[in-house]
This record gives sequence, C-alpha cells and structure tokens, in this order.
Amino acid sequence: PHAPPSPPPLGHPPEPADDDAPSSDDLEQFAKQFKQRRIKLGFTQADVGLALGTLYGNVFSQTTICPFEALQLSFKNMCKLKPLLNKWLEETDSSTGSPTNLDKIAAQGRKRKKRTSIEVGVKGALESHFLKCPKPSAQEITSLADSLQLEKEVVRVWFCNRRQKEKRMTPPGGTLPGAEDVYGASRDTPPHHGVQTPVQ
DNA sequence: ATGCATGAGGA
DNA sequence: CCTCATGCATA
Repeated sequence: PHAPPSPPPLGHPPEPADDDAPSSDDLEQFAKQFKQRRIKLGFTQADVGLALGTLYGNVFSQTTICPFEALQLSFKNMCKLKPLLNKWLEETDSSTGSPTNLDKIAAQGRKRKKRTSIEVGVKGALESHFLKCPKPSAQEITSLADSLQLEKEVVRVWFCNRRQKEKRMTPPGGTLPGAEDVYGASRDTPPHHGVQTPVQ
C-alpha cells in the first residue's frame, strides 16, 4: 500500500503519454532544487553536462544546463532533460566517491561563422517588426535585411531565434518591471532568496 | 548568462 | 523554408 508520486492525471492535448507528464510547477520546483543542490555539491553547470555524458552517453554543455535551471527551455525540452538531471542528482549525492572520468570525443572540421553583433538600434527595429509580423516571408526578410544593412541570412536566423524565445517557459518581458514580490506584505523585509550563485 | 549559429527532421 | 534541441563564442 504505497502511494507513488501521483502522476498528473490531466493530460494536455499534445502530450505523448510516454513516460510522465510533469506539470510546469513540477519543472519549476525541480529546476530550483536542482540548482541549489548542484551548487551545494560543488559542481558547475559544465561539470553536470559532462557527467551526463559518462552516465548515459548524452553529453551536454554548460550552455544547455544553464537555461534549464532558469526555465528558459521549451516545455518539451524541460521534460526531456529533467529525468536525466534528476538521476545525476541522485547518483551524485548518494555516492561518496565514484570516480567519474570522461573523455571528450569531438572534432568537427567545419568552420563556424563568426557571430554577428547586431547593434542595439537595429535590434530595436527587428523587435518592432517582430511584433507586427513574427513570421515574415522570404521577400520581406530580404527587404528588411536590405534596409537594415544586414545579410538576409542573419535576419532570417534572428527571426527563428526570436520565435524560439516566445516558446520558452519563461517568455521575454515576463512580469512588468517593479513587481517582484508576491509573498505577503513586506516592503523592507524580503524573505531570503536562499542561495546566491557563487560566481562560476 | 545570453546572442547568434548549426544541423536534423518535417511538410 | 520552418521548428527544435543544442552549443560556441562572447558579454
């Protein structure tokens, strides 16, 4: 007679009932606890990504762990990574000393384009256009790129990335500036946030 | 922590 | 061409 961690009975439309269906709240709680424990154990985001590789064969970089902790991945992506990170957490904190080594295999010969730095003014212009038309046609992109003096490809990619941002769990422009406490009624006695990132 | 980029998969 | 997961390079 046990009561397992009750799986959310409610199912969203596009939710494959493969493993489990974590709720947004579950993910949020997990992400927070994960980060705290990770730090307490003395691991960096990069360490975790590497450990996942030795543990399951799926290596990840700091650039993926970070957005996870900040809930800045898509809902689906969060659900996919949660089990992995959860297992690492259990493994790591229940093992007193398991030798975790890893070899890095990688070597792609292709050259990567240098990251284009878009000026703030131009970014603002792109933002404006995005609000009016988040999905411009190829021709509009060409036109826009021309007027902003950017490569068409750069503009196209910018829109792709901008759209992805909209799909994150914590979309841009979240709560309006100036409102951050929903705790109770304290204006000068804020409840401790708990931990602080000890600069990595 | 985040901006721009890559590549696989899909209509 | 797009979406989506992911990361190098950079702020």
